[in-house]
Amino acid sequence: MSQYQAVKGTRDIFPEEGAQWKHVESAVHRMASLYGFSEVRTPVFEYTELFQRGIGATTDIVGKEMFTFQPDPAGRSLTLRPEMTAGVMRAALQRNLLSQAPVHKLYYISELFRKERPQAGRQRQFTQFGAELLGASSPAAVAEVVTFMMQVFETLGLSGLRLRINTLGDLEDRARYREALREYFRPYEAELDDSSRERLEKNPLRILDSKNPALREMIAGAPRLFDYVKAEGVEEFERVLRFLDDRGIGYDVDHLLVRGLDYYCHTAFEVTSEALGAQDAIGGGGRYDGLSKELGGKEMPAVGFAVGMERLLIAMEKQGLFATLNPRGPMVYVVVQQSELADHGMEVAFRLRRSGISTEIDLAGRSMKAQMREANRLRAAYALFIGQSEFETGRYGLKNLVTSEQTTLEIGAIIDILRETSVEESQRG
RNA sequence: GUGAUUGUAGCUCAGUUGGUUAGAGCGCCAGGUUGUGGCCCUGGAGGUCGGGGGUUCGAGUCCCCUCAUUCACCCCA
Repeated sequence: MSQYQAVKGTRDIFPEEGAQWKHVESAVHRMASLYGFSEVRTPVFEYTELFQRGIGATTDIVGKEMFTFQPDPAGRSLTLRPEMTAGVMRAALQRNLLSQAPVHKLYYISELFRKERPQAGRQRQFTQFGAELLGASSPAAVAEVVTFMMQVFETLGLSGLRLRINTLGDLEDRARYREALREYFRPYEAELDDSSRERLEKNPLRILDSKNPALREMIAGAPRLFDYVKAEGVEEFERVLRFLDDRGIGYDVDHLLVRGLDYYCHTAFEVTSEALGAQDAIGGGGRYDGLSKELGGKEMPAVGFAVGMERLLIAMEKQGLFATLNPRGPMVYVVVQQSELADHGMEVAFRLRRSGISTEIDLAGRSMKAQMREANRLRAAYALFIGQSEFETGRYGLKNLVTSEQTTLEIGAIIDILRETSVEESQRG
């Protein structure tokens, strides 16, 4: 083992797995363009206050999971982004996007950083793809975002998903509900676990999604957030549900679903996969109408979601969705008989490549047998032989490595054959 | 941050109550075929047994410390 290894919670992706990433990423890009979302890229780090403001100072992310550093002792504190929404919102406000057009639909595939203890489906550097719809958060806007997300899962062939959805009401609703919850739980204070007791003051809503079975009964008897949401909020929520019904998207209304980030309001949702372990949330999101103002901007309705790429990949692997993902080898492998012919081999290889034919050639001066083994390992479709006589006559041996048939042809004819095969292969997908 | 788990070859793993030069399969390299892959046969390279300390005549095996891994809690994607 080498002296150095990847930092805790980070990992390397080698070509085999890289093909899986590419497959998923291209599905995301394709779906984004179908739904009219454009890609946005923001810096990997931001001023620390942005996250403290945006995500909320009492959240776990800000409280204990951020990679924060200060490059200049006299300068400002910086933080590796632990999520994307705050940064995207900052960028939108900085550019004054909404003065250019009232609605913007953005998406991203980006790396994030959280200083948590790694476990299955959780790393310190991880990747999310997500969308932020800025300037609207109507039921139609919510449905647009949820549908986009669910359709990505669908095209990838993922099954065993569960979409849970809830409404958190507006700030006022939640303030009233928070008080009601405190009143409800206070008599039980002694029976609560440590973290729940702490939340009682800070953020009692989070007691609701505690996994502690001992609290289950107590939580079941708690007042419902839904009952504190104003009539218009309820009506909007019902319209969201109707939109989903119309699209044939199944969901469960879960009155206990409370998202961990402070900026969510009204509709919130989460998707879990039965193919995952304890960390089974594969995606989540909701409305965050208040975030813009929190960051010093104007009122701006907004709704978005984020999906964990690593978790998505794990779930897909578990369900065998990569089984058919065979990497295609080069069209042709140029084999030279002896090292004196290597230069000529390179010349032929470059000519083939210029003609649009994927070509490989030995760069290590290995024996012919080794070259052939390599061609086979790479799954090259053809081998092109260059020996002394071929060099002299300009007619090369072309061997089909699947059928083992071999012919002798001039380079022009070879290019024609290989090009035709390339076209057929790309049409097959 | 807490708990548990596991560290032996590139990978997956054997290694008996501590006892010779630490093994297998796969992979890799070479030869069998001095101009031709896959299958087969033969050979080869590759290991500070995670690291440090201790017990012992002797430690991959026992003890302590440490680092790392994995899973779970918390929370999230």
